[in-house]
Amino acid sequence: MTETADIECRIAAMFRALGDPTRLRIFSFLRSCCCPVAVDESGEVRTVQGPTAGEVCCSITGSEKVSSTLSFHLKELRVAGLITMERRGKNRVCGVNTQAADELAAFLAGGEAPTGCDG
Amino acid sequence: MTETADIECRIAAMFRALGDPTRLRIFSFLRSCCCPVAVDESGEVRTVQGPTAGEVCCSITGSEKVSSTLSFHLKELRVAGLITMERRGKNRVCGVNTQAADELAAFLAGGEAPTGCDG
DNA sequence: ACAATAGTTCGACATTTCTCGAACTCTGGA
DNA sequence: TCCAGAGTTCGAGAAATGTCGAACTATTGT
Repeated sequence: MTETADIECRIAAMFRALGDPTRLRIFSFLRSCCCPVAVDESGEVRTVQGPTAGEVCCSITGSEKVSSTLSFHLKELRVAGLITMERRGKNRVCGVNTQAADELAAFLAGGEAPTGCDG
Repeated sequence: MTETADIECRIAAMFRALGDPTRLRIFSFLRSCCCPVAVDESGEVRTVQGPTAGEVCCSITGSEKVSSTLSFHLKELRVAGLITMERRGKNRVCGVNTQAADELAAFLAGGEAPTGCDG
């Protein structure tokens, strides 16, 4: 029960992260802009390629400078587990975590019922 | 562009509604407890059967009385379009709007990219 | 070492959200 | 008509969230 509650909280956190228009646009952009993510042999999620934080910012806000606000939203998405970020030189390259997106889609599709009526 | 922004906002609103643990539990419970929803010939969404607000409350909070808090959360879900509520005598019967859930699942599955890089 | 670039973190502030209790509405029954 | 039951709405207060600018960190190039 505590476990399912944890799962539920994690899922709620992901939904919450997508619940802000700016973050949803970031997520959409990241996915639409060909940012594949590979899963390592060790299970580690690694970004293969993708736009930099600056490019995301440019697309979302029009500004070329990464604002603290955009950085904040990227962090929210990252902490929720929806996107990945990895240093590449001076930049930070972003990608979506497709596993997380799949997990949410599966939840919505009704595959699982995290908690039940038996409290 | 304004249209896609609207769609995005509507989707973000649905995600936001599911982003609260209490509401996610309500949504889960509603779906797990056999609450089919039918779509009328006129396109109207009608609840066929489902638990009352009181039963939802009992399942979520353990209390039999529908608190103002639960009523608040039910309203959030309803306004977001994720659930339906319909009067049945003294009670209000709830059901999930599966179309909305499907829409979110489709979004996550990557079928559509509401907004693009061309801002 | 120094400057420039790319992004993050911090502090502050306004806004929103969540929760609670009290008052209210709407319905059905005596 | 009056009362009880089932939810909703309202007002207030605490907590979380989003935004901004300034200071900070990390990396590259000279």
